[in-house]
Amino acid sequence: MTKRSDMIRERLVTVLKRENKPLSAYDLLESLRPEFPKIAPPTVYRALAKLSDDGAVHRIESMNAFVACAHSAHVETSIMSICDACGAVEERVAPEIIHALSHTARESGFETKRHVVELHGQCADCGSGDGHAEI
Amino acid sequence: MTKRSDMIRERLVTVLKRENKPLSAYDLLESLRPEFPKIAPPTVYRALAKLSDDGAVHRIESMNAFVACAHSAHVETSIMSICDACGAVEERVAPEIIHALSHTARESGFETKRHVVELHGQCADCGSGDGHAEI
DNA sequence: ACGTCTTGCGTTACGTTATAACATCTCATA
DNA sequence: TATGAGATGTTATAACGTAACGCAAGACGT
Repeated sequence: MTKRSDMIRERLVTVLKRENKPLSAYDLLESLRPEFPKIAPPTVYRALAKLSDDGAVHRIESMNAFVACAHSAHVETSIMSICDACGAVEERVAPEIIHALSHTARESGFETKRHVVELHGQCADCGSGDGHAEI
Repeated sequence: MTKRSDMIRERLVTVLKRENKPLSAYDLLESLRPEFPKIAPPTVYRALAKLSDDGAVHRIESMNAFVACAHSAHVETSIMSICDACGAVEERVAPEIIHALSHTARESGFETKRHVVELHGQCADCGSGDGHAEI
């Protein structure tokens, strides 16, 4: 039936993929306004929650922002490397490190349900050139 | 000279240590109001920024909240285990895992400056008893 | 078909988190 | 004392997030 909410989710992913950097819920709200003039925050947050559940987008906790999943949607934890100079995010999976985290926590009886692993620094492009973004 | 800002920082650490769980900047603001009736958000945020720089408190990015450093203040990255049932936070250091994270990022030329590593789940107390907090 | 129940979605309104910008104070130094 | 730099206080507002309510569309028994 192609509901409005389906279109909104689709649009969100499109925008996130095109921008390829973290966008806040309100950035996304604005980017959808031309197509959906009356859209309100809860609609965007609900769409993001579903996409996030499905693994199609990931939330960057340390930025209160969202990125498109760089792989096909998945549920394993990603390690996010965020370039503070140019904003680019690289998403990697390294199951053995995630496992090591769970393991070390379990030593004190802690059962991990969700991992948040975010690295801030400088990407190859920004680092090599001496600290400035150079697109 | 014991400036007001020194007293505020001291008080913040005291409150955080006493509560031993993540508190938002506004929770902290309220807890300081009896002693500092006219205190405003920027004052609290500035105090927290300094304490955070000094390693005396840590910010939990995934909760927008702050905890006292469980060790003596330090600068190495901690791994924070946050019990979603009772709110308790356990702070561990595991330099080899942090190093592995930096290392894996460096493989694509990313130079890590700051690590955010937060685990959500259930602590030993809440897990053993079958999923509910039991203080 | 008719009621009515549930579920999802839109919308309003508000709560929470964070900071920009400017005012004022304090202290060092001449 | 004058003055300038840096720290702190204050006002105002921006940015992020959600509770709660209401309506509409499909599901289901009769």
